[in-house]
Amino acid sequence: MPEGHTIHRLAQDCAERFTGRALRASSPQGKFADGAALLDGATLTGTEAHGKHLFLGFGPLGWVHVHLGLYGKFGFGEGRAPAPVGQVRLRLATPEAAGGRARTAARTRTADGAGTGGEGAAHYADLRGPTRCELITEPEKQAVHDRLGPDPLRPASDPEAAWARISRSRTTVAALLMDQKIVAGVGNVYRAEVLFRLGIDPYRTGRELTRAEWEAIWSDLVALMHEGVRNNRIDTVREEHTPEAMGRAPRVDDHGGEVYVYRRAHMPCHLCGTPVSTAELAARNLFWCPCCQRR
DNA sequence: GTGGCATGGGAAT
DNA sequence: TTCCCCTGCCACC
Repeated sequence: MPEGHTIHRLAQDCAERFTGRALRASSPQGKFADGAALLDGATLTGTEAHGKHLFLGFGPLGWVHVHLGLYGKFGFGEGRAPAPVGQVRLRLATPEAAGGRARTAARTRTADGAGTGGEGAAHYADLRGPTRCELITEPEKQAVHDRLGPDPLRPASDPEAAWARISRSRTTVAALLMDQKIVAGVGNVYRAEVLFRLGIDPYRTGRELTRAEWEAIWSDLVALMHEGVRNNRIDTVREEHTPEAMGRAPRVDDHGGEVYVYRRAHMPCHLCGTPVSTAELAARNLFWCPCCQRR
């Protein structure tokens, strides 16, 4: 669910299905009715993700800015779209899925571009429960980028910008990693797991971290989060620590991925057997192994 | 059926 | 810091 990898995957999935196609847009419950009316018939020109923010580009109409928050979901379907179930803030559909042609040719803003999803393929996507779904201008989009830190999933990201702030901070590294102004896209799972993987005590302050430790955190995040986009879930356990390799029972819960400490409070650490610790930090639950994370 | 909890974040205090 | 948004899943009536 929604840490940065989810959003980057959504940007890819939307682009594959919808780029270059004139789409039907609707807001069945009316919470985004004005925006959907403007978008109906427009062509998706591109998608982008920065941290947990998703941007769907519609040429001169601007961008749909989506933030899933804690509950939001983007669900895809193929074929003829059924009547929406529950609260659907925004539905995007190809004409084939919507059961009709795009409203007017005049709203089709790009002349080139058949979608990679294949001309005529029927796809739809339902957005429910987002914290944010709004139509914004290019400058407004830029303002969102400006208040976000470097994102391990964006190729042009500069980890130096994060280090400049971290290395001066008296805040704990656990809190710094969750601060989207400092690093964009890391959520509660990745923060707990990356600190475990590097053996770093989550209560160390930013200024106590060495540059080498920060570089290790960043490169581990880049690798873990790319893996997350690829698999569409968070797996952080190294090959030698998988259930198969260690002969332990696989994890069963709603996330699916294998992790070291996230939501494993009081359970034995996979590496040393010490009960995993938990504490509330900045209104979120932190998990760590007090034995393995002493650096 | 009910209540608690969750990978987030912004506004209010 | 606390509240609120408002979805889905689970444990526990």
